[in-house]
Amino acid sequence: MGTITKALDLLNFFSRKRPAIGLSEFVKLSGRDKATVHRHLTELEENGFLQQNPETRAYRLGPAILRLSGVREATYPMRSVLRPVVRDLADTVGELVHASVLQGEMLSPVVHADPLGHGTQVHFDEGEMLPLHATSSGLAVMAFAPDAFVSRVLKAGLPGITQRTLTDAGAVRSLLDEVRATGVARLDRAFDEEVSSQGVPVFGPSGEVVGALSVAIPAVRASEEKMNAILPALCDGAVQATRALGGQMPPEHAAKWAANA
Amino acid sequence: MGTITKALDLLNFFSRKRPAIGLSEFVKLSGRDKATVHRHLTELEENGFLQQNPETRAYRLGPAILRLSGVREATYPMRSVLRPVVRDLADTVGELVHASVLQGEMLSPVVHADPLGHGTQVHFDEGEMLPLHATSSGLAVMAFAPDAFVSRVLKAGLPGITQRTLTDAGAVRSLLDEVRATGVARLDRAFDEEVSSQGVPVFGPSGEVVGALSVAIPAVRASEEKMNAILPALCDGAVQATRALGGQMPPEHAAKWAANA
DNA sequence: TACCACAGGTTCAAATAATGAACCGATCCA
DNA sequence: TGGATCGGTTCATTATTTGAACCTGTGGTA
Repeated sequence: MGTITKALDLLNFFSRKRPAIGLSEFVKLSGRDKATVHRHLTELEENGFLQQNPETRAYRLGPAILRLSGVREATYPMRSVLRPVVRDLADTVGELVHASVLQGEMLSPVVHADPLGHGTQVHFDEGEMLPLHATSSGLAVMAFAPDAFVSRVLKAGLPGITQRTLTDAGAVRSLLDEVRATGVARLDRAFDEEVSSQGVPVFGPSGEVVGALSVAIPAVRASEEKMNAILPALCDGAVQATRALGGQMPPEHAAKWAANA
Repeated sequence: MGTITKALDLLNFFSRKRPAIGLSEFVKLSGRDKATVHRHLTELEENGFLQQNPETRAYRLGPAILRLSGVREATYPMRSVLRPVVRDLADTVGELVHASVLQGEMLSPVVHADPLGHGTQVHFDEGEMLPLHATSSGLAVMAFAPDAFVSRVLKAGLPGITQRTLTDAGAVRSLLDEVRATGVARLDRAFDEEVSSQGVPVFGPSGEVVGALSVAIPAVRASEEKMNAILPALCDGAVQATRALGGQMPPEHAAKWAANA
C-alpha cells in the first residue's frame, strides 16, 4: 500500500456521524503509528483536504474537496443530473432512494433523497462506501459487470455484515443469475438488520454498468406486494438515470426494464 | 515536498477548461518524471479521486470527491449556506460574484454566480486557486489577518500576473492599510487584464477572517461611481455571509460594513 | 500539591518505499 | 519506412517514510 493511499484512506473515516476526528481517534481507526498519521494529516491539511479546528484540534474535511467537486460537476455533471431522478422516485414511492457509482470494488454514493412524509425512515450515510455483495445496488451492478470483475470481487472475500449477508461465493453467483434474468436485485436485511432494498443497474455510454439506483425500506414494511408496487417506478428511474448520464441499457437486456416501467 | 502533496497537486490542474488530462499532459504541467506521475495517477484512481476514460485513457476527477463533498456539506454546510447570499448579490448588482475561503496562502473558491442579464460577462473558473496579493478577495483577507500571516505571504514572493499586479511588498502593505481603514479592497486589472473587482472579508466564529466575498466587473465598465453603487450591497452580503457561517465581524471594525449596508 | 492518564505533537536512526533513465509496444502521419 | 507521440513498465539507486521513545500541556482526582 503506497503512502498516497494510506493518506487518502484517512478521509474515508469521515461520515455524517463522525464529522470531525482527532489525532488519537485516527490512530485507533486506522491502526497506524501516531507519527505517521500525524504527518499524513498535516500534509492533507496543507493541501486543503482537511482543516483543523484550532480550538479542539480535531480535523474535518477541507475546502479543496468543495472546489474539486465543483470542477467535476461543472465539467461532468452527475450529482446534479441524477438528483431530480432520485428525488422524483423518492417522492413517488415514498421511501429512501439512492444512486451510487462503481469505484474500484465498492459503490460510492452520489445522491440520496429521503421521502417527504412517512414515519419510520431508513437512515442513509452518503459518506460510507457500500460493499457490492451485501447491497442490492451492488448485486445489480455485479450481475451486469464483466465476469472477470465478478470473480475478482468474490475472490477478495465476502465479509458478513448482518446474519443474512451472503458470505458464500456460490450463493452470490446463483443470486446474480436471478438478477440477470429479472433485471432487479432484491436483498433483505443483508446490510442493515432493519432494512430491505431493491436495486437496478445504471449504464454508461458504451453499455457498461456504472452504478445503480436503489430503494431502501424498513424491513417490517417490506412485503412482496410493496416491493412489486415499487418496481415499475424504480425501473423507470434507472432508464431515466442511464439516459441522463448519456448511457444506454445494453440492447440484449433493455426489454426487462422497459417492460416494468 | 512529500509524496502525498505531489500526488494531490496533480488534481489542481483540472479546471473548467481542462476537464480531462492525459499522462503526457500531466508530465508537462507538473514537470515531474513520467513514471512517477503515472504511479501517482493510478494510486489516485484506485482511491476514486480520479477515473480513467478507457477509450481516450485521459483522467478526470473521480467519484470519491463527490462523496466527500457530500459529507462535508452534510456536516458543515458552506456552499449551500453561501449560495443564496452570492446569488442574491449577483442578482442585485448584475455582475459576477464569488465567495472564496482561505486555504493555506491562497483562496479556494466555494460558490460563484453569474448575473442574469448583461452582455459582457466576467468569466470565473471555480477550479482555480486565487493568489492573495493579486485579487481583491485576497487583499480583503490579508488586511484582517494576523500580521505574522501577512509577513509570511509577502516573504513568499509576489508573482506578477498582469502588468498591474502589485509585486512590491511595501506597496501591498500600504494598500492593506487603506483596506483596513475602509473595509473594502479594490483592485483594477491586477489578476485579469480586463477585470476590476472589489472584495470584503468574511469572518468565522471567533472573529478571524475565513474568506471573502467579491464582485468582479469588466474593467471597461468599472467606473468609480459603479463601484460605489455596488458597495452597499456587497457589504451587506459579507455581513450576511459571516452570519450564515456562524461567524462575527470583529467588533472594532464592524461599524465599517454596517455603515455601508 | 502531587500524581496519573490521555491528548497532540516531535525526533532521529533504521527500514522501506519512491524515484527516473531507459525500454516496450501501439498508434498516427508524412 | 521512419519517426514522433502516446500510455505504460522495469529495476538498480536513492531518498523518503516510518515508528519507538520522548516532550508538553491539560483535566481529573486523591
